[in-house]
Amino acid sequence: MNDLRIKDLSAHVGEEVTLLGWVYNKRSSGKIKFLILRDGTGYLQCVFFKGNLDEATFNEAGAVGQESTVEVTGAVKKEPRAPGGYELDAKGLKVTHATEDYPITPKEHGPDFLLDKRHLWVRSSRQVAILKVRHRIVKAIRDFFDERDFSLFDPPILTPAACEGTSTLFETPYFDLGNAYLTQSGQLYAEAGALALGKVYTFGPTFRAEKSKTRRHLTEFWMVEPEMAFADLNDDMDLAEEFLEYVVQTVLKDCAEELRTLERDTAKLKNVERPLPRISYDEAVEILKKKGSDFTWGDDFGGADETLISEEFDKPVMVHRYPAAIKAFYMKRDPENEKLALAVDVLAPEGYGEIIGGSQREDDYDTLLGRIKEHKLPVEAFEWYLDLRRYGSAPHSGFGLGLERTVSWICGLDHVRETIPFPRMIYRNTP
RNA sequence: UCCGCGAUAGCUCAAUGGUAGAGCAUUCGGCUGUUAACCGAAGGGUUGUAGGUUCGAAUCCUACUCGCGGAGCCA
Repeated sequence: MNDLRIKDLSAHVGEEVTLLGWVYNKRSSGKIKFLILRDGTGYLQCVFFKGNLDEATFNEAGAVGQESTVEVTGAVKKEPRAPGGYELDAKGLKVTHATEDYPITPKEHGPDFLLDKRHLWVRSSRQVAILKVRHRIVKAIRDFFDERDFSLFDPPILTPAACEGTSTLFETPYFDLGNAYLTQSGQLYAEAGALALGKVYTFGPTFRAEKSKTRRHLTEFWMVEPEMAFADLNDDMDLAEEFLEYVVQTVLKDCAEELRTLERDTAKLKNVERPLPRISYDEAVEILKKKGSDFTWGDDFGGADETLISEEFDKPVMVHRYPAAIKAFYMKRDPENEKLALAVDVLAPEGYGEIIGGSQREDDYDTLLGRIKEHKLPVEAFEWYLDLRRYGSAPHSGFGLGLERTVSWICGLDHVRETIPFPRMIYRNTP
């Protein structure tokens, strides 16, 4: 195996090297041919001069098709005219797999065509950049929690019933036990983890069978959900803002090249530093009214409302204390106003909408039992969850962050479908 | 489920009732520094499906299929 990669070439100027990769694009001009090689770590312009080569090699450099697999040998040169600043003065070319008629040409394509060819689309430079940013975000998320004594606590993906009782779930037969459902959230299980290990986080795929057809929705998406014992809503918000700052600043530091490829305006990301603004639901409603919206108190914010609110700030904004009626049954009520839930949503700037939803959880047994009954949920299915309030109950809080929405925001994309290798949407489950 | 928009060459699109076109891709030719290179030529079509109106339909009408955006729901 040849371990030399394009990203490391700056340390090999003047040396003759052999690189393995694929033909990304090529251009020719009479007695000189340019072949752009990609290997997953970068792009390298390989120059074939007719005078320096035997005729067969020169002709082959012109004939080789896009995405052919090749070995190129030549001397590394610093060259300001080349993309990336370095190029290869090619001496030899070995085509190990000749590709013809590669469907994704270096011109515009529509999203439907590209999604049909998603297994090939992931080779293009934009997609490579997005998926590298995704990887870095995932690592930053893990590092953040690992460094703060959170333990990874994996919840089940097959569950016996709806976690929150509202969403439509994917259903699958489960032996003699009736039906199982694909999880829509690991949170309830994370609460069990927090009361066992103190601080935990779940990180895995979740599923929603809602027929949502928007640029912010997938049916299968990844979510990270930290949960802390002995933490109230303020502690939860402290964690959320430190977390967002860490993730965004880490990506800015480590993914500058990728963000440049994506032409992301990073000025707006640099603002993501503590403290993040905290406003109450009431204050958010005031903002909407001031801007001429006919929003009525008690409703949940729609996508357009979220954009109006977030426009008031140059960084993510935390909106807390929502009407309890529009929030989940497990959220603790505000002791100062029983109509409000101790919930917080974080709205990303630039119209990216809700990226975090969290709350302090109801920790009183009788109150929680009452809520389950009010919501007409099957009490027996929640007996284990009620046990967490029977035995060693404690104030606890947490939140969930949607990975794809976060990647979409940080990369400045117009649709979450590009943030995951193989997106699952209401009318698409292939390739 | 509801509302709006769309489907024409491999891809992106033009052609508003009168001979179906361009750019890219492919093939061939030209060019010694290209940056989605450029210049010239060639091949490439049951206009999503089914029916209707008309002398004549890509174009007008009806139904269906598929896709896109949004609402609801949510991350």
